[in-house]
Amino acid sequence: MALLQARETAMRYFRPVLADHDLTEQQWRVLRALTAVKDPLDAGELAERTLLLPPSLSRILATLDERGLLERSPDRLDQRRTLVVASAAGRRQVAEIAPESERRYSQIETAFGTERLHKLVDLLNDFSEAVATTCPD
Amino acid sequence: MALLQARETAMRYFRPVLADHDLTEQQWRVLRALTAVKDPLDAGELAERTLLLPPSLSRILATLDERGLLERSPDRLDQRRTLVVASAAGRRQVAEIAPESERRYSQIETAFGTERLHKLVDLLNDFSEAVATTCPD
DNA sequence: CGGATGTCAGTCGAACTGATATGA
DNA sequence: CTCATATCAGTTCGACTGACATCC
Repeated sequence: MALLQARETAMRYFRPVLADHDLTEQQWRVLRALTAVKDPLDAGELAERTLLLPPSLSRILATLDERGLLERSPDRLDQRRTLVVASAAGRRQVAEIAPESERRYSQIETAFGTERLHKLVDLLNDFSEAVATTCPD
Repeated sequence: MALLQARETAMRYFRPVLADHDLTEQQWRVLRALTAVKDPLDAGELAERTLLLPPSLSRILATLDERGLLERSPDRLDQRRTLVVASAAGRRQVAEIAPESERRYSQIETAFGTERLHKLVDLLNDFSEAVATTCPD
């Protein structure tokens, strides 16, 4: 419940920014993951980084593709794979949102404390790893 | 992302237990909230404690009511309010799941460390409060 | 061949908006 | 009258399962 509460409280703060640009949380996660790297990502890698199930990602990629925010192409070396890359419009979209997003992140950081925020993130990452290793899929 | 990852990892560990009893996360949160108290809760209070929006809660209450896991009745003093209480079957259901749920929680606690887990929960609660006060609804 | 990869089809539950009945 | 409370109606979206085509 503490995890849920924290995330819910934080997202209540960010969601309006995304809504202004007609993006859902999940779509935003995909665009962020894509613009964070220069090289294309295959769908599997993208699914892991965005914590989305492959079928869910597939649908999201289809809609973002229709909106021209990314491009998909088959991998030449391994043709089972689909490579995904953010389009110019996609990067523009992210660039447009990022400042406001980072501004709000900074506000949270200031209110909660830089030190404690880093401590929290570290604990969260350790927690995820501990649980994942304890409970293999 | 760290928050999401942590919660996702943890829930991956608990969801199978709930699935065995045909309960979703949200339904489980409602049942837990109800069985945690002796007196009935009104729908609004319940929505806050379970972090569910009132319309979502309404539907969940309807299905849990149909399954006989809880009972709804109008508040006599304020007839706008609906009071909700877990039925005997509902409490039985929770009692059936709780041991396994607590067993897995203990496993996580052991793997991650009791000390650190408490520290994490404290930080999360502080975080929620800090963000909530920084960003009024 | 066996195994991996992405996608499709389809179902289900919850988020969310807007409207509404009822009562304080 | 107003405000609050709960619910309804309806839409949208992602989670999830199972199947499948494709390719290594």
